[in-house]
Amino acid sequence: MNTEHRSGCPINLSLEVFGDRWSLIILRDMIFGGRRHFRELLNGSLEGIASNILADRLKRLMELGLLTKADDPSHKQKAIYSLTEMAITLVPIMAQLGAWGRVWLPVSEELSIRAELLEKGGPPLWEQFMDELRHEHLGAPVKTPPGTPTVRQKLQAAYEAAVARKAEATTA
Amino acid sequence: MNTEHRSGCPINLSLEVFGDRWSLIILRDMIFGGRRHFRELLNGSLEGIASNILADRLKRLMELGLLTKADDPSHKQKAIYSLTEMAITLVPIMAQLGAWGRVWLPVSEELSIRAELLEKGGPPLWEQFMDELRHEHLGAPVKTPPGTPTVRQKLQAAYEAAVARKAEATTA
DNA sequence: CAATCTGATTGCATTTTGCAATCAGTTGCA
DNA sequence: TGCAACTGATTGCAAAATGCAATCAGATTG
Repeated sequence: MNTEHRSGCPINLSLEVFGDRWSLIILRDMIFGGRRHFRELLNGSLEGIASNILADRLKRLMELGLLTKADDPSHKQKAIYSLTEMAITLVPIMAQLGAWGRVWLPVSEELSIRAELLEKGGPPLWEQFMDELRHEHLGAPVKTPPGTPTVRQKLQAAYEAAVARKAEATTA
Repeated sequence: MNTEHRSGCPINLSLEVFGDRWSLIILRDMIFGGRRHFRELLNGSLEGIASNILADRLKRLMELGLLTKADDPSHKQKAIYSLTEMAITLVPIMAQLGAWGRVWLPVSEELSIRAELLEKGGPPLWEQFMDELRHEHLGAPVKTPPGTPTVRQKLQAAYEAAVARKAEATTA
């Protein structure tokens, strides 16, 4: 791991981690999209990342301690990528970035509904979501009562409802 | 302004604005360092930005609507850069970024004291700071009672105290 | 009137990026 | 058994971004 830094400023160091056009996109797809495999990240990406860039960034994120990689028992060549606690605690940053983008940038209705929900839920919802991610990626015990819909399920349902609304509006 | 976007996702669009190694550094120096002139940003930057990159990013940030430029009455060649409301509302993102970096990255004591204060102050302190920035950059009326120390003064005082502590520790 | 300061711009070598093509090993299916 | 499809990548190459040094012209200072 490269230990040369431009300065010890926290914002600068954070920028040295995310100051590119792809790293956060990959983490977004893992956190909100639940993607764990190379192909899922490659083909599922709305923005169309190239495979060499994806490979490079996955490697880099592992070196930085944001991801870990493990063999998938179902397929000898398949690897499963997991978020570390370091990556899971990015949820508040993602939420703030989404909230800011929703206000100031030309976001699309369907894609911003999740950001809106996350913003309205505030820190308590973020915490619940992070707990779910700790369960999925780190094997931590679930803290919510069984039967409770997960945050990701709620975000996904809201997204699908928005897509359905849009489809109805255009066909009607 | 380029209107081609990779997707309408708020996180992606935010990344299209800040997804580089310098834009947020410049905004950080303007927000927390109070810098308003080209030379201040060029020479005051800890990270050592090159003048052509600075010129390019200032132009880009103006096109994106994060900065405005005006003549400085004191010097016919001097330009004063001002933050727009769009840029001022980045304060919560900066605070979260600083908080995350403080936990996970090799930050230096002196440079992270401000992030710590901002984190501890939470949203109320962020709001006060944003009001001060609106006053400085947009000419909005001050909301705090006269005589109250400004947030930037408090951050600066804490920074200088940390530097002094460090100097004492090394000379003692 | 010379030195310095202002906000840049230019040229150039190096590095990073993005795209297309390709790779070898694994699996599913006929 | 054989072959196509799928796995996580790697390679070559052109284009773009970056960083550095030098330079610029106008404004101000001494």
